[in-house]
Amino acid sequence: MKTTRELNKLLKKRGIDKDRQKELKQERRTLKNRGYAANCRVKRETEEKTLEKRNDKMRYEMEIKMSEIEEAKKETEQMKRRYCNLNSEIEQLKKEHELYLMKVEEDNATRGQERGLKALLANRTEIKWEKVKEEPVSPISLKTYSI
Amino acid sequence: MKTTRELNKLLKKRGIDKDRQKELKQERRTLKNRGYAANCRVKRETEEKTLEKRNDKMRYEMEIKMSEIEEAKKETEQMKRRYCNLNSEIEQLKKEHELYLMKVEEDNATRGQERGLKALLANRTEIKWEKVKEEPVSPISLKTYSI
DNA sequence: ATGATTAGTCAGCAG
DNA sequence: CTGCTGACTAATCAT
Repeated sequence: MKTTRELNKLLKKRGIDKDRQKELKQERRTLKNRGYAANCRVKRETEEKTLEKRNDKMRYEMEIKMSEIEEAKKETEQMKRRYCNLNSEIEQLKKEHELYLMKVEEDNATRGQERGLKALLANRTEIKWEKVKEEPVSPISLKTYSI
Repeated sequence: MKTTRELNKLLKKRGIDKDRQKELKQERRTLKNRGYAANCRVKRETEEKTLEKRNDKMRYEMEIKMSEIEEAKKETEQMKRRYCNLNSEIEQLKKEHELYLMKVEEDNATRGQERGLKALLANRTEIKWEKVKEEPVSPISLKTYSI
C-alpha cells in the first residue's frame, strides 16, 4: 500500500510535469506562431507594395518610350521633308541644265551663218589674205584670179 | 413559496432563453464573420492577380513599344541614306554642269579667232563684198581702194 | 446592425 | 522541429 500510494504520487507528479511541459511547449509554439503569422502578413504586404512600385515604374518608362517614339517619328518626318526639298532642287537643276543646253543649241544655230561665211571663205581658194607690210596702217593686197 | 419557485423557474427559463438567444445570435454572427473573412481573402487574392496581370500586360506592351522605336529609327536611317545619295547625285549634277560650262567657255575662246576675223572684216570698210551676177558660177568682184 | 479588416490561434504541409 | 500559410474567430473600424 505504501509503495503503491507513493508510486501513484510519483506518477501523478510526473503526469503533472508532463502536462506542464506540454503546456509550456504549446505556449512556446503558440508564441512563435504569433510571430510567424505577423511575419507572413508583413511579407505579403511587402510583395504587394513591390508589385505596385514595379507597376508605377513601368508606367513611367512607358511614357518615356512613347516620347522616344514620337521623337523618332518626328525625325523621320523631317528627313522626308528635307529629302523632298532636295528632290525639288535636283529637278530645278536638271531643268536649268536643259534650258542651258537649248540656249547653247540656239546660239550654235545662230553661229551657223558665220560658219557659212567661214566655209565660203575657206572654199574660195582664189582668195588669199596676205600681210604685205608691218607698217601701222598696212594695206591689204588681194589678188583676184578669174575662173 | 409556490409562486416564488415558479417565478424563479420563469426567470431561470428566461435566462436560459436569453443565453440561447445570445448564443444563437453570436453563432450567426460568427458564421457571417466566417463568410466575411473568406470574402476578404478572395478579394485580396483577386487584387493581387489583377496587379500581376496588369504587370505582364505592361511588359508585353513595352516590348511592342521597343520594336516600334526600333522600326522608327530604322526608317530614319533609311531616309538619311536616301538623302545622302540624293545629295551625292546633286553634287554630281553640279559638277557636270560646271564641266559643261567650262567646255562651252573653251569653245567660245576657240571661236574668238573667228570672231576676230569677223571683226577684221567688219572694220575693213575698204573691202566690200558684192554679188555681181546671178549666174551659177558667179565671179566675185573686189574693189580695192588704197588708203 | 452589417460588412470589412486586423491580429491571434490552430491545423497542416514542407524542408 | 521550424517556418509558412490558409482558414477560423474575436475585436475593432466604418458605414
